Parts: sequence; C-alpha cells; structure tokens
Amino acid sequence: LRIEDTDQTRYVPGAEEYIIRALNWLGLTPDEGPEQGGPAAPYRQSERMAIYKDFAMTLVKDGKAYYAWDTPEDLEQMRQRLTDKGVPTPKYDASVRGEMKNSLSMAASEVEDLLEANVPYTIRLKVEPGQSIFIQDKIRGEVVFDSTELDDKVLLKADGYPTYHLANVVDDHLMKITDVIRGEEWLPSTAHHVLLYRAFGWEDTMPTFSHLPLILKPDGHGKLSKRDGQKFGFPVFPLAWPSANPEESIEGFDSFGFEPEAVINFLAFLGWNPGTEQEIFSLEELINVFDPERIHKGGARFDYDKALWFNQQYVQQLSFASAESRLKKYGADLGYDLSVTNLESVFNLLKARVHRLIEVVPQGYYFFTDALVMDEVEISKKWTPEAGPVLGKIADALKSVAPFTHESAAAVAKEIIQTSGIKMGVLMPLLRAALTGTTQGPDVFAIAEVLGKEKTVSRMLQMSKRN
RNA sequence: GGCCCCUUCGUCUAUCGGUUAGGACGGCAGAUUUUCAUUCUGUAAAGAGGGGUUCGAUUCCCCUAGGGGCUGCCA
Repeated sequence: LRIEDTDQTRYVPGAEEYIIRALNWLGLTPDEGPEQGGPAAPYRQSERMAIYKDFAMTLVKDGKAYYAWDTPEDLEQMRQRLTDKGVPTPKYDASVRGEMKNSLSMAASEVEDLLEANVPYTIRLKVEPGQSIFIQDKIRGEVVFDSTELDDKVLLKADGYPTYHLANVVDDHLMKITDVIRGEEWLPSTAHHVLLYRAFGWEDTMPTFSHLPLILKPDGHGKLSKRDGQKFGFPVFPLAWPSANPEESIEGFDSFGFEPEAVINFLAFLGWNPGTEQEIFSLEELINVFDPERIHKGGARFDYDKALWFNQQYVQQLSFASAESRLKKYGADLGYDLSVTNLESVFNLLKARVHRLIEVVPQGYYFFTDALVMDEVEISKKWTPEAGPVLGKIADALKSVAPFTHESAAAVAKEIIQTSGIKMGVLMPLLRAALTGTTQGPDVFAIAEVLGKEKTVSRMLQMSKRN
C-alpha cells in the first residue's frame, strides 16, 4: 500500500511528517516510509527524478511521446483560437499538435538545436485518436472512454518534475502495486493511465482500479475541501495544522476533541455500510467486516451532527485512565488547574452529558475555579427575598454533615426546603446557581459532593447574602 | 458546452423482481429527572419524472431531469 501526496506546486514543508502523524493518531501505523526505507526506495518524488525522466525518454524513443516547447502563452492562444472556432473542448491533441511547437511538428534539425541549447521542454503523451479504452473498475464495473476525447497529457514538466500521471504509473509499476484505490475525481484520468501502461508495455501487470465515492460538502454542493472546515465550523482533517498566520491554521478532529476510533468509524460509514444494523465498529471489527463489494457509487454528504453522535458513543466508553492526561491538557489550555479537585469524579459526573471529551472542562469549569460566571437573568427569575435565609440555613446545616456525600447532603437540604415553605422548583435552581453560576446542569448534590463540603458551604453562603 | 459517474425519508443508508419499503442521525411528542443534558418510548418523513420488459417493478433497460467529477506544465 502506498499513500500518495505529491502536491508539488503547493508543497508544504512537513506535509509528509503530518501524514505519518495523522495515520498514527488514527491507529494506522505505516511500517515503511521515506525514513524507514523498503524494497522500492527511494520514495520521495524529488529522489526519483532520474527514474521518471528515463521512462519518459523511453516513451519518446518508442514514438509514444514527444517533446514540446510551447509556452503558457502559446497554449493560451491555441485554446482561444479553438474556442473562437467553436470547438467545445479545446485541448492539445492529435488535431492541433501539428500546429504546435513540438518534436512531431518541427524539423529534426530544429529539434536537435533546441535540445542542444537546453531549452526547457515538456514531454507529452502521444494519444492516438479513435481507440476505445475499457476500464474495469471494481466499484463501477466497466467504464469506456474514447481516446479522441483525450488530450496529449504532459508527462514531464519543464522543471523536470513528473506530472501525477507519469509518477503514478511508473511508481505503481516499479513498486508492484496491485490495487489502485482513490477518489472518483480520478476516474477520467484513468483512461490516460491505461494508455500509459499500454505505451510502456505493462498492461498485463496493470493494477486493478477502485474509484471511491466522494465526500460532499454538508450543503451537498461540491466535494468537501479543506477550506470547508472554516466555512462550516468543523474539521475536515484528522490533525490540526497550526500556523503562525491564524488564517492559514487548520483545525483537525484532534483539536476538536474527537476520538480517533470515532473518526475511523464514521468515515467508514460514508459511502459504505455493513448491511446490518450495527453502526459502532472498532478498527479490528471494521477490518473483519469491511467488504469492498458494499462500497457505494454515489457521493455522501458529510454530516457533522452524525459525526458528533458517533464520537459521543465512544466518549461514553472512555475510562478515566484513558481520558486523564487529555483532560489535564484541555484544562491547561483554558488556564484551569485541574489538580484542585477530584478529576475522576468530575469526569464521571459529566461524561454522559458531552459529545466530545473536550467539552468536559468548560462544562464543569466551576469545579476548577471559584470565579463563577453568574447567570443573572436566570437567577433573578427564580430569586425571592425569602430564599436568602433558607440558603443560609442549608449552608449552616451542611457544615455538620459527615460524611459529606450526595445522599447525606440531599437529605439535610431537602428537609430544610420542605419546612421552609419555598418550592423545590424555586430553591433547587438557586442552589445549583450558587454552586455553578447557572440554573442547569447535573444533580445539585452530586455537584456538592464532588465540590466538597467547604466549597459547597461557602458558595451557598455567598448566594444567601444576595438581596 | 463536451466526456464520465451517480439518483430510496432533510441527511447517511437497508432492500440484490413479490416487504405494512427497515435502521441510524436530525425533527416532533411523551416518560424519567429539582433544571439542562443523557437515557427510554412513540411519531412524522422516501423510491426524481416518463416510457418500456414482466403475472408483478424501488429493484432490469431506455429517455428526460437533477446532482457530482473531469475538462491545467494541480493533484
């Protein structure tokens, strides 16, 4: 299996390392890579330049490809001329290559001179029109292209780098790749690739092709792209890509607090399903049950809500041991000292309430700081002057409760509330607000137990002084 | 525009000629809960349209429409 990323024009330093880290995060550790070596090394495109050039030259020698010296301006003019003539799809093909600056149209001596003078050239595939190219796609069945519709693709660029088409075919052949599995956007190019295998005489050992359905934007318009992360407010990459320039920073599922297993799980279900009603699968189970026959043909829209639901299923399974270090990191990121309270209790109290582990810290912030943010709007809706003294009475009574537990605190407090004449529905929200600043959240006395007697009492007293 | 791929609830999908067209997310309603969330229960919601083939089409074929991809010295 080779995973490609040969984006030369927009090459980002560190991209290679990012891919390795992302795979590791997802639990898919590559056992070979540029650094580890392997039977088909080297792997970096820049280290294989001579290989690509050799194979391109072979094609030229065999008359399957040719040199071209057209400038971008020449190409632009050609396209314009064809458009003006009413040609729907202007392309560099058999019908126009005689009019362009290439080794097929120019005199041999002229070609010699240009080569001699080291004038940069591209090498183009000589596509013979009028042939049918049958592609057997494992997902789509037989797909037919007519070579008349195909252009003379650039194989080797003027800067000496191969285009994807050349590199892909040469590498796959040399590295004995058996299955090409890629996105549907590559389906039209596959016709060129088959032609290349044919030109090299490698058609017998050509890999099989599987073109996967695309992941579409949530609104269904177009394939999901990296910019959509910012646009729709959710990640599209496994790992975040921090940058000095915030505009270039990209969020990742990791920085959004997603579980790697959940990401694998919901990604697997985009364009595929097991045919049963089970939806939660570990990587191991997925490997066992995954059947390529069941891969869809149509694109699937990315649904962030469903992704969150998958993640929630995994968060509920999380043990404190596996969550602890991440919680501490999330806490530190928000400036909280999570050592001041029993983090395990906080985790157990809040995990059923969140979709992502990262939400535990902000949701339970009142466990980590005494600087409560009071929700004055909700509090004033419930507040009555009589509530103050009752809160004070409860606080006083709680001082002598030992051991201080959910049950013991609740028993004492409820006793006082019931004799106070104030409704539960009024006092309970105020009690919760005293402890957390808001009127909603987990069970008041469960919070109290985790908070401890001292903080519970002092926060209640604080609230009781309100008027 | 041309070429290629695709088309079942709003979304992801099951169905491989005969089903009350199933599940999940989301929605709505209810139960539980001192609140919110969780959880549980219930509920609304789909075969793009038109032709064929067939005893019978969501399922097979064709056309139309719609969506997506490609159409670069990007991948």
